[in-house]
Amino acid sequence: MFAEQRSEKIMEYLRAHKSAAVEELCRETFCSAATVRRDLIELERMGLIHRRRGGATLATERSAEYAHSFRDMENREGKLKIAGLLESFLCDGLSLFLDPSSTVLAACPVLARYQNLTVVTNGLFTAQRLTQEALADTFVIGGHVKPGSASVTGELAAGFLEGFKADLCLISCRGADMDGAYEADLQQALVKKRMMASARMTLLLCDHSKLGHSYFYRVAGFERFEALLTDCAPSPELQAALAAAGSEVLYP
Amino acid sequence: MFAEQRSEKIMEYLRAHKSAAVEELCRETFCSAATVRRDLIELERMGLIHRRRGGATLATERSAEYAHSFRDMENREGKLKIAGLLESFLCDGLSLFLDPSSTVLAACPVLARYQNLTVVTNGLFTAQRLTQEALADTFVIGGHVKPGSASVTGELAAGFLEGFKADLCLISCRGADMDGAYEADLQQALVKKRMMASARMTLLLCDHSKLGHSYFYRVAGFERFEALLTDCAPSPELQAALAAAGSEVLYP
DNA sequence: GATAATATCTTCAAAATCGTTCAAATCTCT
DNA sequence: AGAGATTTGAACGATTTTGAAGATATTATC
Repeated sequence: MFAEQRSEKIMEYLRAHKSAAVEELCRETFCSAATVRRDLIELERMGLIHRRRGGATLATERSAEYAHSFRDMENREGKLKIAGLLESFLCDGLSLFLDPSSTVLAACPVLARYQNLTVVTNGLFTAQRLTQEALADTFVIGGHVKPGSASVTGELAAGFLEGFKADLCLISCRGADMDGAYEADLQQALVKKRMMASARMTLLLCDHSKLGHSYFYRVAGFERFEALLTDCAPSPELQAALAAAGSEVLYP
Repeated sequence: MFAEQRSEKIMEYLRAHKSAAVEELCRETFCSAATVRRDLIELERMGLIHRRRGGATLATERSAEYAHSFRDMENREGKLKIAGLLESFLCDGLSLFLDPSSTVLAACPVLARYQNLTVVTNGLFTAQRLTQEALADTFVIGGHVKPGSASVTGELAAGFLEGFKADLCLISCRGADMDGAYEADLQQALVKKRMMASARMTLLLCDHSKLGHSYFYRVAGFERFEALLTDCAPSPELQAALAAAGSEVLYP
């Protein structure tokens, strides 16, 4: 067996198992620990693996870190469908406000198809995702970080937005009924309202599980939204309310 | 099975059961209680679990991503040693500025031992870590996110700091020689300088690999630092320079 | 509040792993 | 086929990790 084949075999094994002990790899490749270690040193130099005492682990691709926040997402399928609906509103050079919701986070990958986008967001995950993948020139809103939510909220955050003006604002909400969109957290709502006020156009991204539920604070009525993007057809009453407010409804 | 795989097995078990006794984990991993405990200590330092008497419980889901950046960190051992040196400077109720460096990020777990801390940071990872584990009341600095670094920098960020005043500022640097601490990125340096200017006291956290190297922009001379915290004894020349500037040097 | 029971921490010797060196085996090129 | 280069496996000292035992700390019980 050539050295190259052996390295490939090691990589194959690692890709399948994520990590492997030196001893395991000896059995797998029918050669000595010294040889396996030399191969591992090479592979590490190439940046394909990380060597640890006792064995090695597959090097983490950048995007793998975000796999987690995606994998654990509620109704990911629905959110990806919603993301697909966004395309008709996007073009090169746009400036965007993005809220910190997972629905909007799931929409980030579609931004890759456009050039020279500028984004302002109060979502820490969203900011990281955008910059790590170089999807857009990104600004994060300063202010108080709401514990456990990775989002920046409150008066200070709303104030920070004063300097900015965007073409398009993408927000989700905690719930929506015939009278508009709701949030449970006032601080969060404050930022969203300010985003909407400073944006030329706002889209509401909202999967079906949110529809028909109202919460403590109403962020805005439908007349403030250009369109509602959702993953399956809303009830006829809701569609009527949206039509009355002059908003489009889009679903796959 | 080597250390990494064993830790992964423990995490798998914890993800399935939410919590586990040491004894359970011994059976699961075929090794002694001492080894399991050592692994648990390590996992706790990475922020993945909380240790309880008798075993451990899973920490918040999202911190798994933080752990990734922790695991692959350069010279993690050194950074943890530096974190240990911090204790003599901390107390309840403190307000802190934290920079976005991995060295400072590694120091976050020690904050868990204090109450009512307030933190202002321009590191997105740092902000997430602090809020996920409820280590401190956290504010994130608003401004431009430097691509690939998960840190907020530039004029806007420096300006945002104007409203804040902190008791203690923890910063790292790209390099340090006898004349002080350096950064390669001007935007980054700008924020650090502003942090230092608004803090009553500043500590420089810097592992040995940084010492003896200078970069494009000098952030500050040693007279501006209360102390240098590092992981092994600096060269005699550097120690002399620090002494001349009236700064302490701490190492394990 | 004192005592017993249990878990954790500390220390240390044994075991395992790693890097290095060197001779044997294999490959390459003439 | 044979000289030189490269790769491999074994041996050895250095380093790290492990498990056991005793000391210490924490919780439970009375």
